[in-house]
Amino acid sequence: MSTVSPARAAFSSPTATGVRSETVRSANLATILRELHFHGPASRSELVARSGLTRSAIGALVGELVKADLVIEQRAASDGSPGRPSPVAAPVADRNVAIAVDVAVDSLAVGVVGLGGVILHSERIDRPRERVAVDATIDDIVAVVRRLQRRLDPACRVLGIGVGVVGLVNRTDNSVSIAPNLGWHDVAFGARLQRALDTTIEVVVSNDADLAALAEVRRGVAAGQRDVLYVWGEVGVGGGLVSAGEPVTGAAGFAGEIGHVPVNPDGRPCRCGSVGCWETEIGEGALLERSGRSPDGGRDAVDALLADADRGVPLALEALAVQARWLGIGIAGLINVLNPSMVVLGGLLGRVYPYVRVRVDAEIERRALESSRRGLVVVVSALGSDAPLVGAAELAFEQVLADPLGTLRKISMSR
Amino acid sequence: MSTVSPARAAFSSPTATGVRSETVRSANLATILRELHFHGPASRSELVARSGLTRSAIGALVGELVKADLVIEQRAASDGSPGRPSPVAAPVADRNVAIAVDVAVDSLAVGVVGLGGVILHSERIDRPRERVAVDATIDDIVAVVRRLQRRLDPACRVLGIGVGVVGLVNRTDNSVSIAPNLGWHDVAFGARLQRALDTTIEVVVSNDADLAALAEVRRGVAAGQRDVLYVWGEVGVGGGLVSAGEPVTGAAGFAGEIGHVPVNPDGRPCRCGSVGCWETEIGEGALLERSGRSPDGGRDAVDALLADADRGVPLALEALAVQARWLGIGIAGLINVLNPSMVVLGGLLGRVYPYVRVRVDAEIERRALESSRRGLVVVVSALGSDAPLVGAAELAFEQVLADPLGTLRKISMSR
DNA sequence: GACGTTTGTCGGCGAAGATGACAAACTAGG
DNA sequence: CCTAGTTTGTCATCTTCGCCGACAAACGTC
Repeated sequence: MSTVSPARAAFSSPTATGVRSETVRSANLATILRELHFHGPASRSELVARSGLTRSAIGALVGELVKADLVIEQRAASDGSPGRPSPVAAPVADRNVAIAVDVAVDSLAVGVVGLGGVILHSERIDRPRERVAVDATIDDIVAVVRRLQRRLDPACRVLGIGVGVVGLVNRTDNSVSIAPNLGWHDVAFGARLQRALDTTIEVVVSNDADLAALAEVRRGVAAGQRDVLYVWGEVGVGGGLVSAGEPVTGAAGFAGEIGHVPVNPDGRPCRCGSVGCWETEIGEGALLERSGRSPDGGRDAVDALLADADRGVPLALEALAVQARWLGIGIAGLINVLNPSMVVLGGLLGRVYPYVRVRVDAEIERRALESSRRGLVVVVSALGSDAPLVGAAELAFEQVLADPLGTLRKISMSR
Repeated sequence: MSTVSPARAAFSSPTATGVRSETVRSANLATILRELHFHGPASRSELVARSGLTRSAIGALVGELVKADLVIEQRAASDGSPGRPSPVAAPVADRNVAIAVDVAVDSLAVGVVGLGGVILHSERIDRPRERVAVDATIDDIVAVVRRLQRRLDPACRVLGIGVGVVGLVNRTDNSVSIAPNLGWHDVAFGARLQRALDTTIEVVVSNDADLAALAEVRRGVAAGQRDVLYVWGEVGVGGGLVSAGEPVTGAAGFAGEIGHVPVNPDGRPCRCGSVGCWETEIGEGALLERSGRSPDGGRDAVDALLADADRGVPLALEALAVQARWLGIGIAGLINVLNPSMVVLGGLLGRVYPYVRVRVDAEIERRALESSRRGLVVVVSALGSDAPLVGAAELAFEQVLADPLGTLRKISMSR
């Protein structure tokens, strides 16, 4: 540093990026492919209207995508309106796929997702809690991937690999910092899985709640919403934030750990080392304990509790009411911080919400600023347990959608 | 709606925007102007290096900006290195300005800020708390603006008008939803000020804490940081969030109301109607009360308290310690939610922090996840009370910086 | 003062979208 | 069944804008 003059130092930091003319083509190809991926098949004339480009430009662009086998054009079904029918362009789902992986607490899912977001094949395997060593996990994933790959079209290309993990994931290097439920600590998961799969495609890793949020925004209940708070809770509580349509990742990708917001500073100790974290009040354990059950009862115990609630058993109703209060308190705080237009509840919280809707809403009304909650909708997750898988695929497709031909070239080169 | 066929309905929603060739020029002009605005004067060759464009392209682009009188080229001072010296391009600050307004609790500031971010002229007037009616405020602003305008170059153009207000501001229509400290409720402030100033330029309004955060990120301690949590506290507590370099506004612009996160559900009632909001624990009133003073003591009482602390008076130290604990608790929660790389403390909190640094940091260490706080820095605001003004100017410049020539055309047309 | 280096300038080139004319493919009405 | 009207794909030509390469200008060094 000392030998570099200040003027030179400024040189070394290319802050802004100019637009060259080749960027234009790439951007427009990306625009069209994204349009088809997110909003489904569209006729050329629809693409003209949505993009603002001319018929000739759209024609050339779609043609290029067709030549690259990313898009296929079909004869339009005449819809009754006058004029020459416009051929419909659709993403080629079965020859352009992403491999999506979801490493959950006690199960593991792998999906092959086609361009456009269709799950072509998927397989979820339950795993005994003991078998969560990193190597064993990677072996399991590779085995399932190979099995699914055999069912694919030989001409099928894998455009990306995305993984969701229950734990804190460092997005800068695709490593898992801590996954308490798996017992992992500082694992270079992305790199290791990539080596095990023997591929040159980067394996992108993210937190599973973040991916579930992404999935709900792209293809679930929150489709079209630009500012969303996704709250996912089972044993632990995680969250995904979306602001202005983009996921909020934070500096290193750890944003969204809303389960550890202090809501009750003199409450119970949390496994994270703090006290009174939100998840100590609304996690599965707290709910079960309040209903007089063992906090480790798991899914069966929750089922029993909800069955009790259906029958009107007072203790069960009481436990749900307390849960609801804390749920509302936490959501209200996050509404004030983020001013979302929609709150999506997933996992256990999604199951509980219908029972305690009134109470949760009341707490939100009391504690969230009137302006911030105006127009707000609280809904239950639509994609359920598939959400992280769908989100992982979206993450994996990101690169192709940003630069279709460039990414394709890179993939074919590295074969 | 009923007469519109589904196919037509799809037409009416232009979701994606294509890039036309004229967009390229506009984007590149914007890139250069932003570079000069944010990072100061730069030689052409520096611009070449940073943008990745060629010498000829930069030459034409800078030339166009010079012709538009947005940029001026000066002979380079030869810096000792061999080769032909490159002329230095600089933003023309004194003929391209934004008018920035800060409507604070008991004062009102107006600034004329030149392109590049220099405050050319500014005036802050203290206002008795009684005189906060909307019309009176607008009259005051107009008077100061006219006074400052007389000192400007006759050729000077006003490129934007930005206003920061202590209160909840709806960014979609530049209206103030609620400003408890001013007694305002649903005021179309932007539109009314625009009419009073008799201008066709849109008056952009935002929350003052959001603007202070923007200012710190663009020109203060957080320059270069991409994920920042700004916490501003006096009587109330507000905040500004920046994620991936962009301000987080939320659905309607109300994001960042971190003063009303519930941290102590069984605590004191808050003026917002809730109980145990963060600001009831770390606001000025709570601090003064804990030190045995009247909560309404204001700035003088705070000065006295800090003087006591300097002398080691136990009651003062105790009050600060309690404040520090709650400050740390709240910050820790927000760190878990947002994973910022920097936390900036402004206002009273910035004054208090040096006294209680250890305690606040300890609480953060205890309650924020290790991963999320790794590499985190907590600092005190650099711009002080000027921050909202600087931020308002940045907001006002946004439009010109996004499309220089287009905006200029629009402004000159509307004369 | 000659030489090497860096940079501005200018003419020509190529990529990509716009324009406009024309043909193709559909509906509606007689 | 045929014609008019409408919408859309295609193609040749034009325009914009950045790139490339050659050359000249302005600096430091020996």
